[in-house]
Amino acid sequence: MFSLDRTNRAPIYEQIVQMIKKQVVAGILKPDDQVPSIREMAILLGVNPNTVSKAYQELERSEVLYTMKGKGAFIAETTGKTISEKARLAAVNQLKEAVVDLLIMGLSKEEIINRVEDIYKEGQI
Amino acid sequence: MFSLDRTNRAPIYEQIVQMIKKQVVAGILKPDDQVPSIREMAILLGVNPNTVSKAYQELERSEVLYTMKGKGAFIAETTGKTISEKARLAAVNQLKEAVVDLLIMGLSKEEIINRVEDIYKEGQI
Amino acid sequence: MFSLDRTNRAPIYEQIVQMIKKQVVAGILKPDDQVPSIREMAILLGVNPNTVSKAYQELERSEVLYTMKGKGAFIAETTGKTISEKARLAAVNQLKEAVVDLLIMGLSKEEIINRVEDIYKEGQI
Amino acid sequence: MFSLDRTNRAPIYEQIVQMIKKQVVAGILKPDDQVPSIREMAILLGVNPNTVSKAYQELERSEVLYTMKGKGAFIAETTGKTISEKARLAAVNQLKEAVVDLLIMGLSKEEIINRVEDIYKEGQI
DNA sequence: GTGGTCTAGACCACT
DNA sequence: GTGGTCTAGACCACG
Repeated sequence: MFSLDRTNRAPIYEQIVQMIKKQVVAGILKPDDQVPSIREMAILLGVNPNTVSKAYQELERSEVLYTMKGKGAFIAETTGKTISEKARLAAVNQLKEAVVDLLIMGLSKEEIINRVEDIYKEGQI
Repeated sequence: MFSLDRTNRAPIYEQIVQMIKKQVVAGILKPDDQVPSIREMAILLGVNPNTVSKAYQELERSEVLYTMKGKGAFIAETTGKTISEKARLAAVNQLKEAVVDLLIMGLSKEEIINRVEDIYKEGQI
Repeated sequence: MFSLDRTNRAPIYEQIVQMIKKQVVAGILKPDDQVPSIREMAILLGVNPNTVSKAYQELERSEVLYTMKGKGAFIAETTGKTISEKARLAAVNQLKEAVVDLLIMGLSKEEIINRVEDIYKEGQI
Repeated sequence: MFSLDRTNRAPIYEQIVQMIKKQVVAGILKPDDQVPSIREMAILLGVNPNTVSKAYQELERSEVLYTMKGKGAFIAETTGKTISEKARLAAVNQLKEAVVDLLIMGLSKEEIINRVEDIYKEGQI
């Protein structure tokens, strides 16, 4: 449930961010669920607490979780109403890059859309 | 047609890679078309030739370009048959990240698929 | 009338301090009015009595409240003559920070002053 | 021009953020001006480079500056058009806190507005 | 040279 | 116990 790919070039803290986001989308983590404390997660993943802290702060900025000092970190409501234009653009750009890469590899539009459907279904299990 | 976003966090050489790929997908650059030489491109973009060189090397590795010593660099056939499993996985993972981000921002599956269609259409103009 | 934002980064005891101050400025709480006891307030807000205690201590230090042993806590006269230079400077600094932030966001001097008027009016209702 | 108040309870990185913002508002730092590199600023202020880095990253998030890897950090255009609702609200709330504090200390609305004018004028010198 | 990430370990404030 | 800040020092990627 909590694991990292140390061979991945993506920064560890980004992997943690992504890991939590996936679990939220998959419904494994629901609003107001408590996530492991920074120290716990650091031990679970075998990384420095500072690294987990950075991930949690980024998640708080993107309003995926909220923290209460002295209490811990919790999943936020995913109303998704306060998305900044900047964040939306960043995500769409990443989508564009991935789609261009897959098109250039010879995948058809339909195959890519199927991939999207697959990712969506994973989240619905 | 050739432009960079210097404020973008993505490394410049990655932006060049992405720029060429987009033009291939859009059909602006076709197989065996010659791309500007490293020096020309460096002047066009106002960057260090080393940076362009790095981009072309990456494009060669992903078989988007081939170079002929003393001749220049040319667009490769996009057969798409020699895609390394590693590259494919990387692209699919990036797709997954983007989709997860958009889902968490409250977009529906349909909206995301529409985005993919849009990106595809852009390439067909 | 008594509510906290648990997701707010500001410490809860500071939020309590601010809450009381606002009600004094708004005239809801008048000199010699009794405020809820530490225990009552803790139950009202669903927080630890220690947290309320810390807030009341800070309010006593800034002479917004006075406590009578065995009686409870009461609103002090707001003569405003015994303001410590330190406290005044702190408030002016906070004002400066907020104004700088708003200016950098593109608000004009007039818009900021309008905001101040709004805050003042809220207190007069 | 660059100095900190180590007795201040505000985190050092926030003080750096505020310092830069003030200089932008005051027109001392103009769009595309380069700010001292992280290492330089760290030496100037006598703090750890990580602390400066954190400040610069926060400034980048609020679009006060932009960084170019390998080049340095530069003041961004202050178009102020992409302000997130969240950031605006945070600044207005800070304004409200400061105004309430000053009102409770006995300052009149006019005196507070005079303060705002003073802060504005400082920026225009 | 630049900024970005990570570790180890310290101290503080809040609950 | 919790998260937040700071330091010292390391290594990497970019230009």
